[in-house]
Amino acid sequence: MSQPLDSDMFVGCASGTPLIRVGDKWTAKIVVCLRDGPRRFSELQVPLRGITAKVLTESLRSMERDGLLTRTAYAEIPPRVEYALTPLGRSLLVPMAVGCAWSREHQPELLDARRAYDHQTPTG
Amino acid sequence: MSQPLDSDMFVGCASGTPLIRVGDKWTAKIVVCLRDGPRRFSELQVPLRGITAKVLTESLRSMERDGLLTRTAYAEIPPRVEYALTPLGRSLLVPMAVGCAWSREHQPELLDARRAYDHQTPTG
DNA sequence: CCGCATCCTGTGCGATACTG
DNA sequence: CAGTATCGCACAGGATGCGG
Repeated sequence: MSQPLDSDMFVGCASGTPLIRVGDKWTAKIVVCLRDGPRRFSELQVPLRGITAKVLTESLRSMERDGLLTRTAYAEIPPRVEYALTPLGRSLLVPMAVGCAWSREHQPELLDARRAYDHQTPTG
Repeated sequence: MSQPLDSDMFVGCASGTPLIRVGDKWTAKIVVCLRDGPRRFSELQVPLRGITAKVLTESLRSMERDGLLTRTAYAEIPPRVEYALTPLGRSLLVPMAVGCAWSREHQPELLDARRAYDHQTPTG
């Protein structure tokens, strides 16, 4: 172990663009919201507490562009738009579940470490 | 399927604070760099192309605070500081590997979708 | 109901210069 | 070598108002 680190080790790495943009604030949650079937714009705003229409629109457009979901607009009065996961978007649930499992399992440990670190009396 | 979405569904969710801060630009890469053993500050700067001392310091401090790594300073001339993963930090490699696997497997699909989306002639 | 336009703010990140 | 201090930008995302 402990060979010198390769200066190119992250050059082509997929996380150059950070993990395909699942690391942002909303993408993962939107995937979860669509897990059980198509949802309307205003339906998504409910669990995504406090998200503004602008930001939700941006997130949905970006995910549509990446093939994670489809957007279907119905020419009705009042208008209705539905968003649904594609198979690609649905496949994201797998790595997300693993991440959540890690989080559930280790969060107490992490919080303890954080408390211990913050309680070091600086001039002890 | 398609029960109404619960407005509280993300309230206690671990990703309220975004997945314990692995979604940022550097944390995951630092974990990878430390996988094979302790590393010095300047060693880490090599593969982390272009990271400034300030940002690397901030990242390492934050990870130390969260119990992901340990910092050991040796009172020598010239100074030497080594960073090493804790078991908690090492455990992050598992979900990270799953995420990378997803990325490797689906990135072409995602890129195709993106190209298709971008090539829609707006005024067809 | 859906979503775009405009404006504004917080902050992650980078550049540069300096210290023990 | 391993940081700290200061400055500044870019960009995600929030507030508000208007349009189809």
